[in-house]
Amino acid sequence: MSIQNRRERERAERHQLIIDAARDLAESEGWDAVTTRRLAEKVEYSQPVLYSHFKGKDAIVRAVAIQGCGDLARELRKARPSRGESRLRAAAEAYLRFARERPALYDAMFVQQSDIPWGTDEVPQELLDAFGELVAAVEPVRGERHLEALTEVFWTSLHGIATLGRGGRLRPAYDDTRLDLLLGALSLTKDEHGL
Amino acid sequence: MSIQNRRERERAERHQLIIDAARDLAESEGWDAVTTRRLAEKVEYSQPVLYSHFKGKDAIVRAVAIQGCGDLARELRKARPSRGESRLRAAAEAYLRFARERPALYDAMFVQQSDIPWGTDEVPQELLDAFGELVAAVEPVRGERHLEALTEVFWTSLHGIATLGRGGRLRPAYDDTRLDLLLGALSLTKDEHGL
DNA sequence: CTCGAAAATCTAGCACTGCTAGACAGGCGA
DNA sequence: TCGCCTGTCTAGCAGTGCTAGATTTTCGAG
Repeated sequence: MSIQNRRERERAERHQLIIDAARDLAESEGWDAVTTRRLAEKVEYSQPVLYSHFKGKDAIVRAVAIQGCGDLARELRKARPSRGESRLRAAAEAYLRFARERPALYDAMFVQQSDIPWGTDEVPQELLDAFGELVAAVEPVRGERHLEALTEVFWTSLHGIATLGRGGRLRPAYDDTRLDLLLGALSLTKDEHGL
Repeated sequence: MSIQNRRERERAERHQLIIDAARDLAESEGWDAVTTRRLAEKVEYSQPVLYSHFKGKDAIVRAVAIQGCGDLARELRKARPSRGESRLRAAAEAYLRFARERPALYDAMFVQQSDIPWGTDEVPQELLDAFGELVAAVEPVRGERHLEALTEVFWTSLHGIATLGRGGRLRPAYDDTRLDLLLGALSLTKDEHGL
């Protein structure tokens, strides 16, 4: 029984080892460098071992993506506004920083379309956590507006800035102005406040 | 001289034939189906012919993307607001329709990072045209705000909705509300109008 | 301690990818 | 008609994700 447990524990450790290795490789050399051969070499096992843990390469990327959602949720949670800064702005800056500093991870999460069950079905808890943080940041400026839909607007805008910004499709000179405009637009003006 | 011209003309036609074939294949079966072999078969030439026109597969995708920008510009140009509809809304709906109906083309343009020189360098005219249409749509609600930066906010928001929406990362039930909220936020409230 | 079944792992290979060197063809001017 | 040059093709390379079958390791029964 105990040895059975040890087996399972070792197996779980190796499972995580593979995910970590894939993420490290992707973050240091890009997803193109994450081949099953290089990954196998990195974890010091042969390729078929990878397939005993994951159905295929896609499944590995998916696992990395889901854990990445957890990372993002943590970053957002610990992003508290400094004096005079709105919570919305603190969240926006934390989100954009995450996307900027961990582009490969961000890609796996939100750019590459891997059929993670985001739909009603069985959304990973990590993503719900991250979205929940965004909801909390939006809530103060909500007014009478639909909270979740408004959060989706916030999220999609940040996502658009993050993905178009990288690759130089946006003018870096406008980075600050652009974010100011977005936050200003999403925030209610005074007369709408009690509406 | 004339036969030289004919040669060049035939070559240009074949150039376009390759681009069209790549786009058609991508739009009907996805970019994964666009292999150099299948593409060569479709244009009824051998693979090396492709490489005499384009430096590599990436260059072909890039050509498709640039022409796609032209298509988008045209769609936006002919999107005129119906009675009582704002120009901003007409543009937003046209943009989202384009992204929804031609996902593969949209991917080549704005999702896959292909080092198209968007940066100051030598941005393709087609993209400038498309952006110009967005600028024109934003102008009426500009107020005192920075026009180009505001247009970038508009664009990034639409892009975020388009890319996250596909793949089911957003709740389809909120589609209308979400767009309403975005347009409402970007539009000026009355008291800001003359500011 | 030894054996044999079962579990775990590896080797070697498939079909595919983007890409290219070298063989081959056709039309052109001399 | 010849030789050249441009254009095209055949065949192949190194790499990909993935897997069948051989091989090793593990571990309890005798």
